Amino acid sequence: MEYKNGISEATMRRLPIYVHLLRSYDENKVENISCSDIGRHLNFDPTQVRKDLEATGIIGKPRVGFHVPSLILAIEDFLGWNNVNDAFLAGAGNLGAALLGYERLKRYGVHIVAAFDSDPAKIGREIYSHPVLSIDRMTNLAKRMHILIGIITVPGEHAQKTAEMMVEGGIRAIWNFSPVSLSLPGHIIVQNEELYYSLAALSRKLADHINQPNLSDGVSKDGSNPNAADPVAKI
Amino acid sequence: MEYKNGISEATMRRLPIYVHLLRSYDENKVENISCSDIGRHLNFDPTQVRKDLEATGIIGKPRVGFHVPSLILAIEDFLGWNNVNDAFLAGAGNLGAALLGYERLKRYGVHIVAAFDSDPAKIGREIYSHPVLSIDRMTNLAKRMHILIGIITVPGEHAQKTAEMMVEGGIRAIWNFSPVSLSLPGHIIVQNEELYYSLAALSRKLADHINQPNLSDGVSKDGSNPNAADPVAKI
DNA sequence: TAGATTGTTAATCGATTAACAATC
DNA sequence: TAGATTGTTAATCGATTAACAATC
Repeated sequence: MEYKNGISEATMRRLPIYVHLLRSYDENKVENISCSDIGRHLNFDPTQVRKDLEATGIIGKPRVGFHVPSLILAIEDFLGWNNVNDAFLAGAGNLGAALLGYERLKRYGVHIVAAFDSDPAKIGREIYSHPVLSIDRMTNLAKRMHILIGIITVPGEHAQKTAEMMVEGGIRAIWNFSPVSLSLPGHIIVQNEELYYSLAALSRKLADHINQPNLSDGVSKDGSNPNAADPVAKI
Repeated sequence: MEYKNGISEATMRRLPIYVHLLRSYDENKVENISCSDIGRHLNFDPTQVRKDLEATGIIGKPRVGFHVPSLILAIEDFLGWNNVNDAFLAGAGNLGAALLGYERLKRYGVHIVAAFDSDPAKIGREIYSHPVLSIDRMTNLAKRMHILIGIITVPGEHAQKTAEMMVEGGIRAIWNFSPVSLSLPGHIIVQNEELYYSLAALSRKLADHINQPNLSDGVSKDGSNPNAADPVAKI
């Protein structure tokens, strides 16, 4: 079985974006779509779109474009979203609960079967119909159930230990929401969800925007900072 | 005031990673660090690190490297993290509460001053010492307090409306956690937090890994899928 | 001084974009 | 058929890497 190689990271980042767009076309009963259409909507070069789609192996029809449902399926298959994987979530705090409530995760190939916590007040409860079990049972259950994906939403100080328990239970891929970087064996796949980095990008863009407003939104160009104004207003 | 241009997106993504690493050096009282050290720890090319740091304008000492605290400060300044900005958060659900609990956000330039919700049961309460106010008051308060950053953690169906209220209140940058893409005036900065995309990447890597295990972890190469095994095990 | 590390210029590599022939 | 859109090859662009001189 020959496997795809040489697919760029950039392409991998764009493919999910196409799926997102295509689903909304599909919902509106659009049958076919051209690369130019996709490019126009996303502000991408149409040739780039074509190159990206080529990676999935799908072939389109000249003059017609791509059949929307087939295209969605082709990308999803390529991305491996159609093999839904069972996952364990460790840490049933606010963030954990938020993830447990996201029904859609299943559409992206992940089905959370249970949550784990060390807080006796939480153990035995259900959160959005997911059972919350004692963290002590996680390793054994992961082994027994052949769970491959672990989601870490515990506080930073417990993240490393939690990750090690997951690995011991046979988990192969970890989605890490804690702000610490995990030291794990090389064959474990780790996806760090660095909320901070993305926030960092936002505040940087804003700072730039304020300091250099070459836009027509009426902000003065002389360096006076509207940001600093009126600290008096109270809630 | 000349402003930095021509800084690549790639550099912008790496700078926060340097800060993260440098802080741990700083905590361990390391005084100076070289680009090679940084590169070794992060598996980056040392020349690339040097190029990235160059963007911030800092200059190092040959033979010695960079003074760690100064370097942290230089990057933070460049990224605009040191102008802490006040922010409003809309949607005090699980995810919103999780963000309200992240004390560290302030270290990345964002200080949440209030949360807003439409649920009367939540209004008037406090979450991690942040007041929860009626969503109806958001636009006016944003105007009065000159808030520039809005964080959206409301359900998808309310996201667009919420964003519009923010913009009306003078908010210039929106950190969007809802899974819908917002239609807003061009001068508004939007940072979409696409949890799904990153999850997508994880499950894709896992699928690849399982289908093509050219690693020494004992998984058979003939296509038999360990994933499918033992659906019998029960919690 | 000798040598490590910076700063900077040049070479390489890869991704994006452009051009165009093939096809329905 | 005519023309839009695919598929594919070539040109451009930009980022990464390598080389090396400057400096403490």
